[in-house]
Amino acid sequence: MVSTTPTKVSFKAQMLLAREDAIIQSVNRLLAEKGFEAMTVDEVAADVGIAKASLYKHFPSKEDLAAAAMASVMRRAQVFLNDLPPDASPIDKLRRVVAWTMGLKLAGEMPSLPSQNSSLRSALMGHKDYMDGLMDVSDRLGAWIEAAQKQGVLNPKLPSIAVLYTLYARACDPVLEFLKIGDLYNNDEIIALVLSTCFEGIEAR
Amino acid sequence: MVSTTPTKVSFKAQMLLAREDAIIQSVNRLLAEKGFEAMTVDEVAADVGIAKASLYKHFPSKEDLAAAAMASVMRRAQVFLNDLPPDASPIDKLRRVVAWTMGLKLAGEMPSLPSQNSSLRSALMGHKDYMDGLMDVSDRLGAWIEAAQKQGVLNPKLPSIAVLYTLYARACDPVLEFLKIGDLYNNDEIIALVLSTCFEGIEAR
DNA sequence: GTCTATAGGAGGATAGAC
DNA sequence: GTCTATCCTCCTATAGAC
Repeated sequence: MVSTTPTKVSFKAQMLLAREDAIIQSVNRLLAEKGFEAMTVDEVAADVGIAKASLYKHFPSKEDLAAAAMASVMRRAQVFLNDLPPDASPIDKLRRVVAWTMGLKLAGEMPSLPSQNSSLRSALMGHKDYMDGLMDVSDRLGAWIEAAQKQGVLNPKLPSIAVLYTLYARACDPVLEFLKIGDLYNNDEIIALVLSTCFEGIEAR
Repeated sequence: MVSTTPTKVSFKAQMLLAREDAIIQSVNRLLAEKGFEAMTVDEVAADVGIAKASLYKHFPSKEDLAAAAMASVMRRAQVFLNDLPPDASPIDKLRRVVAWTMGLKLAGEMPSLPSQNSSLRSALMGHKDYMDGLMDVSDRLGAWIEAAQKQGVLNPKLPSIAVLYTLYARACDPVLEFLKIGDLYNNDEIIALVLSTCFEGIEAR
């Protein structure tokens, strides 16, 4: 009997995590589809297949749901950064990361949050996992940006922070969905187009 | 008595238009500040200084309020296009237009609408003034884009529609507000920075 | 921790007097 | 056309039984 107790606890804990993962996955998809305001907690509960009150046992508020989804995306980003080929050049890594985020967005897996909502902002800022991930990702991207600028392949006159923001903004670029609606290009072509306008600009070279 | 009637009618009509202009101005500002979902009709009424029921005599729904605000911005854009120096080159005109829209955004006069909301979309599509303005502006920008591509100063490999979307997207670029929050650059510097990344890209030239 | 049922409140829209 | 007062729907969050 001594051995069964920890096994049962571990099993229960695993089920719990699995359920929370399912919740986060639903939130992620709904956030990408409809945005934060339009997504309702009832929808999330229905999508996961549990009662709304049960949701609130796992996450104390709608804002926390969104923050957990963002933290999840941030973890995926960290994994992606880790898996980049170490011998790739800094600018090549940057291009791959941006292409990856645009792929997520086009696949409907990139949650889109309003940057104005204050209760949401504080929930995000108070979420340690998310903030740690954001800082880590920003540091690594920032290092590549400055390295690429020193190499002279990225415009050294641009403040690195402006470049970082520009890259982040591709994750919520409305151009992606507009081109997708137009139905003239497939996802890979759209990504190539926006990647080109981002890195090379729209002026001729 | 024959002459007084039309005078009174004209006066009343003028007051009506003035009030509707005031409403649209408030809506414009609130949309820029908080976005469509967070803006409440009560707020608009309070800001204008009239009762909410009176608002609904002028505009049948919240969506129509937003559509009227967008139509107003579109008219301003048409005026701006008309006032551009006729001897400027196409690409120069494009740069000036984009800089103007970013200035509006930084000044808090560019309404930001969620591109997903369906009831809002149909209200916009059903608003003749707005749609006519949008088509006119798109046609003129599109002509300049293709002229600049023929001149070889804009990348001819990019589909002109993708360039058009890219320019439109600068009106709601989150990079603008992030740089503004950072407080390291003034509005003119921010506009110059984003204009540079947009036209020349982030890669070195 | 899961459920059903409901509190509590915000917000879009309208009734009806003037 | 303007007001006050109100309706009614939707949504976040919680109570309380199991």
